[in-house]
Amino acid sequence: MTSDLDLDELRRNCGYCAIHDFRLPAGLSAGDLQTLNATARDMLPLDRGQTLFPQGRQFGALYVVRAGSLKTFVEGSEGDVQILGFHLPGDIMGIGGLINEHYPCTAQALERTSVCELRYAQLQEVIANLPALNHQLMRVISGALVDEQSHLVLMGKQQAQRRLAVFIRRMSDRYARLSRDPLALILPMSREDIANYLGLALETVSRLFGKMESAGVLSVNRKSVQILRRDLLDELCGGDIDMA
Amino acid sequence: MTSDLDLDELRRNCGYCAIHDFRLPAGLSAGDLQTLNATARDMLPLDRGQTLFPQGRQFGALYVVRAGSLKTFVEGSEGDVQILGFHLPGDIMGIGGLINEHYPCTAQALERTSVCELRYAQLQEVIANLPALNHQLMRVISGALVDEQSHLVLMGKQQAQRRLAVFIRRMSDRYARLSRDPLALILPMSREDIANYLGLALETVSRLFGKMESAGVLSVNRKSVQILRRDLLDELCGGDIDMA
DNA sequence: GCGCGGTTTTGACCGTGGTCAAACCCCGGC
DNA sequence: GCCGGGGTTTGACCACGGTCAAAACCGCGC
Repeated sequence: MTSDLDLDELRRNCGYCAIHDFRLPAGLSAGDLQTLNATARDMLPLDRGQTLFPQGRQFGALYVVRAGSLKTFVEGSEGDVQILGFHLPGDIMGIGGLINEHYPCTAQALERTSVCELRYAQLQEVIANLPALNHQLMRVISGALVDEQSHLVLMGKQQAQRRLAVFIRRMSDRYARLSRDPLALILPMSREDIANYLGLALETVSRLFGKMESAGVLSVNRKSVQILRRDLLDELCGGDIDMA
Repeated sequence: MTSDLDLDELRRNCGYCAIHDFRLPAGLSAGDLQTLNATARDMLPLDRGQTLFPQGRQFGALYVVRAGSLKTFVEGSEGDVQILGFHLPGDIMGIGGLINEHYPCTAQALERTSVCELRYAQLQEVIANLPALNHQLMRVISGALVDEQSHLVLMGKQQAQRRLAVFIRRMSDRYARLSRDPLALILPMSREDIANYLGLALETVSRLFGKMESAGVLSVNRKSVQILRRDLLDELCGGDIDMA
């Protein structure tokens, strides 16, 4: 029923995205994939700065990043912003909206970005007949939770330098999983975004980049970050527990 | 089939716990409840300091707090600890273990505590036949994620005083949901735990309690915290976005 | 090429909250 | 009752990183 060609086709759509980057242990059949794919819908690409969904909007769908990147953040009543995370291809977004029917944060593109949409109503129907997919979705959500917790540990009492070092190492690891060069990062977010995400001032981030550069760990040029000495970087990260 | 008496019985077991404190919108029938209840298993009560599950142990079950309280924390290789959360009756624990088959954190009782256990293998079977329960479980996990995010916002760039104020307000809200007096808190955790959880030094927490007491907001005596002026407390919390 | 705006870097200063240390208090055990 | 010890409070000092300000850099449009 499913030829090699069909599978190839699947590999280029969101169904495959989801499978691949949900970090699923290959629990789904080709047929499952097709069913999942039928519920996925491509969307118009977003330009830099455009929002995928704003904080407070009625929940309706999950999204999977196909290309590009986004940030999610919450905005306080006093206009203060806290960035919650950065999202690369394969990441799933919008899970927080499940709990009370509204997205708890805004998702905004950091560059030209395309995503595909999984209408939740449809997804529910599909899931009801596919226990494997159901379990995998659960795992993905659990993974998101654990990622948040890792970040929390970082924000707890870690030194500024360690925060940045861990941030870079995690980005490197994520790039590796995407088959990008893990030693030549092109960071899509601004210094201000990084600083906010890490709970630091942007000047501090800038200074630390400088410091790590003169220490020979990195070579930094605006958005481009080369990791020259992974061993030293690991040292700066210290006994960081990475739960993911 | 299900008399009033039976329902009363259910109200005293974990099935009801879960329903009630999962913040579910009454999507489950009495029959569903009974099925769920059949998978739940009471455990021996834990004494203060005993661990429910240690970081790294093979994942096998979710747990619902029935009475008492616990903390969850991760331990770094250098012996450093970060507390992730405090868990009161009705809270579900162990979700993080789904992603990679191991609990990512330790859960330890803060006082004499009883929980009940939902073996995940059994739960999965039950879920497969109960879409409503499945959806609710998803919502619970989503809620846990959003709670983590709220905490992240707090740890981001908020002043020490605001952190403590928000912490107390959240505890008050949780007590209210448990039908406890929301203005007379008995906190089961130590100052050190609070400080660690909030990313502060325990001396700072102690000082802030003192400060809020002389400001007439609270009356503090060891583990007992009375909220005297909820309006002032709210003021200290500022434009805190509570996503839950 | 030139000039403008946004981002990043660098510098000087300062404040919040951390660290170290001692006193204190409460509760339990003997 | 008395003593002992963990948890908590209070005090003095200090450092990390934040804030304010200005300069430098870079990309982009005209």
